[in-house]
Amino acid sequence: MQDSPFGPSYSVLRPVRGGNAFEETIEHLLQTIKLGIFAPSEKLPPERELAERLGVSRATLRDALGELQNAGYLEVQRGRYGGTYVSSSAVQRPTESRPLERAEVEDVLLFRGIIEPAAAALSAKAALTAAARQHLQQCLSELTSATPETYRPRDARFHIAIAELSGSASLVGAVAETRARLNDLLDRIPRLGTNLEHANEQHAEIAEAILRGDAVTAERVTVEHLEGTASLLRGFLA
Amino acid sequence: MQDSPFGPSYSVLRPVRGGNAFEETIEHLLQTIKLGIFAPSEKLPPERELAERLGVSRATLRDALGELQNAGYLEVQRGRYGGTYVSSSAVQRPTESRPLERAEVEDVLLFRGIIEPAAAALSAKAALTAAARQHLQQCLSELTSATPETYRPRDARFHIAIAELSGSASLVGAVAETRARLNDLLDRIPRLGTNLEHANEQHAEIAEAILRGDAVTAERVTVEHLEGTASLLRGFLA
DNA sequence: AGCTCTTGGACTAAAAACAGTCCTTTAGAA
DNA sequence: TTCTAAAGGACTGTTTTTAGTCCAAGAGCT
Repeated sequence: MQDSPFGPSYSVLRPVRGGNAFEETIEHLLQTIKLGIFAPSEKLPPERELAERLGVSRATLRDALGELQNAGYLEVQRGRYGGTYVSSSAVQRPTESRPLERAEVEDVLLFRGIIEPAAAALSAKAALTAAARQHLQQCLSELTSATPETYRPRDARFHIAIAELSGSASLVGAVAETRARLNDLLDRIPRLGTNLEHANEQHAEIAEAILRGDAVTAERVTVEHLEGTASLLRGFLA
Repeated sequence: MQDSPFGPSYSVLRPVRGGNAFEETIEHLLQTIKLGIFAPSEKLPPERELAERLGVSRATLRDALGELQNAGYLEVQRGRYGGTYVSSSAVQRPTESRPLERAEVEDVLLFRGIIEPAAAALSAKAALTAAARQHLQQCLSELTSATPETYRPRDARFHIAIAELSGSASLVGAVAETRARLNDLLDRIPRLGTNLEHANEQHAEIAEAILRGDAVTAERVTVEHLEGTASLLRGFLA
């Protein structure tokens, strides 16, 4: 959409990869931490397994882990039953202050506005196993009891959990990726006192709707829920 | 969603990259050709520019181009005003016959069922420039006059054009990628006599709805339109 | 105390990918 | 005809990434 607006659709001629393996690995790990996929004090898989999962050599993975370690995100214990742990100390945001770009903000909000409500509706329609139901409820209760510090990763985890219930791998990937981009944007604006109570009411309502198979409500409340973050971000575009 | 269904959300611990740069570049170029982004006899950007766009070194790009060249997809002319051209001879599908996997099929259809209708609705709501309107109409007329051989790439091009109108880069990327996955699936089933007339009616209806700003109709017809391909593919799942 | 097994730590040689430079071709302009 | 500039073609040296191997730590078991 940028330079030569139409014609040979240049929007598809984008970079095939996001950077070198080292950078991508750091980025990816940082995302999983910030998204709360691995909660503080939780242990990461062993290096050999993690390297294989990420499709990267162990040497490269170790470079990335080392970087994250001396940036304070990870702690390492050697020996049997040792491993790499997510730092329990609150991960301090380095107050990144690149300015918000309108196009980037709108793109993220728009895409999110499509896939998250769809994920909620689909999950409500899906046949949920007992384990799935329990997983959702656990994510919800962890989120409900979150403090302003722990809120964001648990929020991400909850919304990703919803996508997981839908049973679509693509959807999970899209939601997780979009959340990560959203978090990057949120990192660039001052932290305001979010209305946690209101958000939690909506979260509960969404979870209930999904569990009782009410797709319409699940979708509607999700849309409403997203509007909060959307107007917050748009407010800083000025 | 695969091994350890929930808990530390392993769905996000996926490979950070799809393969080595060489393979990814081939894959990507092949997609743009199969999607009809570059129509037969059309000229690709010069190697230096293309390499930069794809975020890959010229050496790697050239390896990939060479491979595609002696696979018959590309033709090269040296000298000033020369360049790399998409073979005008119909690209013969090598009749790939890996079997369809139910999970893959359902995942693609489901994700597509989310983003394409959303793209149509958004485009209908968007303020379209004259160039944008014309681009859509041109893609439509090219599609309408397509033969069974040229139908699929033009179809992809039309649907990607719709995503482009929405103005969201993420959406364009998602639609293009999903179309490519869909084409891979379609390559694995025998070509049937598609009901081109019916599809073309729907295409025209979608385009009209978008141009007159009727989001509801654009979305509804898109959903109906997708059902054709969906049931075709599902029919081969046995 | 000693053993054992899982895990992080360190090194090497080979392969992949890169940036940079120069050569060759060739249509059109001078 | 000659020159020029834009394109593909080819080579070189460097950096990144990899696979593979071995070492070191250390919790828990015998």
